[in-house]
Amino acid sequence: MPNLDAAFSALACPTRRAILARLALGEATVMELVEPFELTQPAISRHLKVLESAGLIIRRVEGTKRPCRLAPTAVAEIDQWLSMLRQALNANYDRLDQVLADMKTEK
Amino acid sequence: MPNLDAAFSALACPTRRAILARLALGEATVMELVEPFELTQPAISRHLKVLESAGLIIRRVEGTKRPCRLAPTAVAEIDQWLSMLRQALNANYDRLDQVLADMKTEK
DNA sequence: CATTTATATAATAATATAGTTATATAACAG
DNA sequence: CTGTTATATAACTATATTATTATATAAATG
Repeated sequence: MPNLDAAFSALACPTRRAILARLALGEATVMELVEPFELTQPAISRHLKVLESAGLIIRRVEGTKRPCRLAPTAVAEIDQWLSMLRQALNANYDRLDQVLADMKTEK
Repeated sequence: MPNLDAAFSALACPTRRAILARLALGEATVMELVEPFELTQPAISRHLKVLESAGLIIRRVEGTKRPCRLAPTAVAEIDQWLSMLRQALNANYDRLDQVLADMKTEK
């Protein structure tokens, strides 16, 4: 069972979304992720911890480095939840279509 | 330009996700949304305000009632951002496929 | 008009979040 | 072994979030 609280909460922060966008280009170490931001290394380390415990990234150990990459499953789990809303919205849209169709035939 | 911070932040709260799930079944008034929760009416009103300003719900005025429903666009905007991650993950997966294929032909 | 119903807002308290600096740890380089 | 590099953790501060109670407002009802 995924932790949607943690996943959505992690995605709510623009810094963390930027980190994920960077990782979409490929693996990166902590210092590589610190570099583009005006934040200290401990701040980024905390963001990475949040992303990791939300299941959004995974980390390897490579000597003293901890390269991060996107985790494969979390996005799918988020999508799965959102699909419920998508369905409801599509259903409403279809209903609206029907209403408009009915209005046409009434004329 | 959508406010992804607000949207993801709104979705991070299980109460608010439950409200959205309820609204997926159809429009509901504030008191109807209060009923299933062990929370006070002001608490739910605040959650609704958060959902509204994140663009996830819209409200009508109907006498003294304020029926809420799902907003049509926000989910699409979230999906759009997530698709970036999805693509990256699929690319990695394809690459892994390629690696596995290469390992096979090497034998 | 007085009362009730539906909702919103304000004041407040408890907790969570995000940043900082300082420091610890562990691998690496010489 | 010593100094340096990569990262993590602790202590602390500022701000945001979430809940509560009390109260305001505006429509509905008798």
